[in-house]
Amino acid sequence: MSGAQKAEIGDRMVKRFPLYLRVLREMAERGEKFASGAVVAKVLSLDPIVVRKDLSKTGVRGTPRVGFPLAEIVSAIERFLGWNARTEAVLAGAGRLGSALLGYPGFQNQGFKIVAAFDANPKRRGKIAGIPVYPADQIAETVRKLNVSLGILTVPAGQAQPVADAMMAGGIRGIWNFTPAQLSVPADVIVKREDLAAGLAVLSHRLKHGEKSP
Amino acid sequence: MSGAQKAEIGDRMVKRFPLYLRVLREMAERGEKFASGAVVAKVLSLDPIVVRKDLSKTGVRGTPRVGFPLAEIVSAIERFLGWNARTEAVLAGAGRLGSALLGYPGFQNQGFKIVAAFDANPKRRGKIAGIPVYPADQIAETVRKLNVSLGILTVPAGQAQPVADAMMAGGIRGIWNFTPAQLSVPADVIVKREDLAAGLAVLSHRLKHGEKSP
DNA sequence: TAGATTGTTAATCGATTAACAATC
DNA sequence: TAGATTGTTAATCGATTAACAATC
Repeated sequence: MSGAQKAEIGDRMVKRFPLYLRVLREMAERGEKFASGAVVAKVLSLDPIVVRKDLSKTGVRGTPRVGFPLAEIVSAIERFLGWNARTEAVLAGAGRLGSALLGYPGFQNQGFKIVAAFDANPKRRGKIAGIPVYPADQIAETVRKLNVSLGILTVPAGQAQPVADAMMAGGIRGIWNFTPAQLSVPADVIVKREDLAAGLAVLSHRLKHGEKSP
Repeated sequence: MSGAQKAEIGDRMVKRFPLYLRVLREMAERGEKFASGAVVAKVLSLDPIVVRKDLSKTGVRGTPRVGFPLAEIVSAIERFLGWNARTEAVLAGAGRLGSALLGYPGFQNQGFKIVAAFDANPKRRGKIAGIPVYPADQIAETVRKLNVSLGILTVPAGQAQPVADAMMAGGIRGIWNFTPAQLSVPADVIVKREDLAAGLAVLSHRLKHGEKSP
C-alpha cells in the first residue's frame, strides 16, 4: 500500500499479456518503433483503459501522443512473464494431445521448450517432433538429470497423480495439467489446470441461452 | 431483480459446472443416490459456499443433512449447459491439434460430437478417428447440408478468418477458436477462444514470481 | 434432540469502467 | 496551439466470502 508498484496482479491481467506480446511483436517486425495502447486495444477489441493500466504494470513509461517504445515494452513483458529465459519442460503421455503439444511450434515464442517426453507404451518410444520419448519409469531420474522445473501432464486421468508424483520426485516445481484429475501436491508446487471442458461449457451455455460474446 | 431466479450467471460459474458434473456422475455410478455440496466441495478443493450457491442455480433443491438428489442434479446440470441434447460440430484443420480433438474420447460425455472435418492438405483426407475429412472448399456447403451449428478452428492463424467466414456462410452459430487470430464475426455468432498461451502465461508468471496455487 | 447441511442475505474483495489532470 | 494519449484516482460492478436462520 506504499511500496513501488504494489497492487496485486491477477490472473486475468496476466492472461492478457500474451495477447499484447503477440501484437507488439508483430508491430516491431513491421519496423515500428512505438506502439500506443489505444491501437493495441483496438486490434484486440479491448478497452483502452485496460491496456494502459496493464502496460503500466511493466514499469515502462509511455509518452502521450506517441505511445510505448516497442523494444522496451516487448522485453519488459517477456521479463514479466518469465519468457525471457528459456524454460525447459518435460511431457508425460505422448498420445494424441501430447504429440500435438510436442509438435506445437508456438512454444518457442514463449521461451518454452519441451526437452523430453515419457510414455508407458513402448510403441510410442523414439522421437516425436524431434523430442525423445522415454519409458515412464524414468521420469524422476530424467527430470533430475535434466534439471527441469516444469512438467506437462497429458496422460489418462487415472495416471495423473502417480505421474505427477514421479515428476515431483525429480524436482518439478510447476505442472501444466491437461487431465481432468484433481492433483494433490505440496504447497510449493504450482499446478495450472487446462480445462477443455470449461471452455466448451461456456460456449455451449452461451449458444443455448443466446448470450452475446463479450 | 424480482423474477424467479435472476442474478446473472457468469463465466466463472459456468466453468465450474463441468467439474461438478464429473464428480456427481462418478458418485452416481458408484450407486449413490444423494450428493452433498459439502462433499463435492471437498473433492474439488472448492469453498462449500460456492458449490451450494452454484447448485442452487440449477433450480434443484437439496435437503439439509442429505444433499441433492443425484439423478436430478446431474440432469439439471446437463440441461443448464446444453449437454442434454447432442450438439454436432465440424472441425477445420486436421493437423496435430485437430487430430487430437478428433480423437478425444471425452467429448461424448459432453453431449458433443464432431461429425466432419476439413483440411486444405489432400494428404489429410479420408478418415481420422472415424471422422471423414473433406477438402476445405466444401466447408460452407457441408455445414449447411449437415445443419451443424458449432465449428472448431484448428487451422493456422492466417487461415482462421476465411475459414470462419466459410463456416458462417454455412450457418455456423458458435466457433471454438484454437488459433491466436482475432476473428471478426457478426454479433449473433458466438466465439470462444481457447488460449494455450494464456494458461502458460499464468503458470510461468507464478513460477517466476513464486506465488502459490489458488 | 443435536448437529450437519442447505438457502439466503449482507459484507468484503478485486476487477472493470469512468473521469480527469498531465503532457507531448 | 489543439488534440490525442498517458497515468492515476474515484466510482461501479460482479464475484467471493462471511454470517446466520431454516430444516431435516
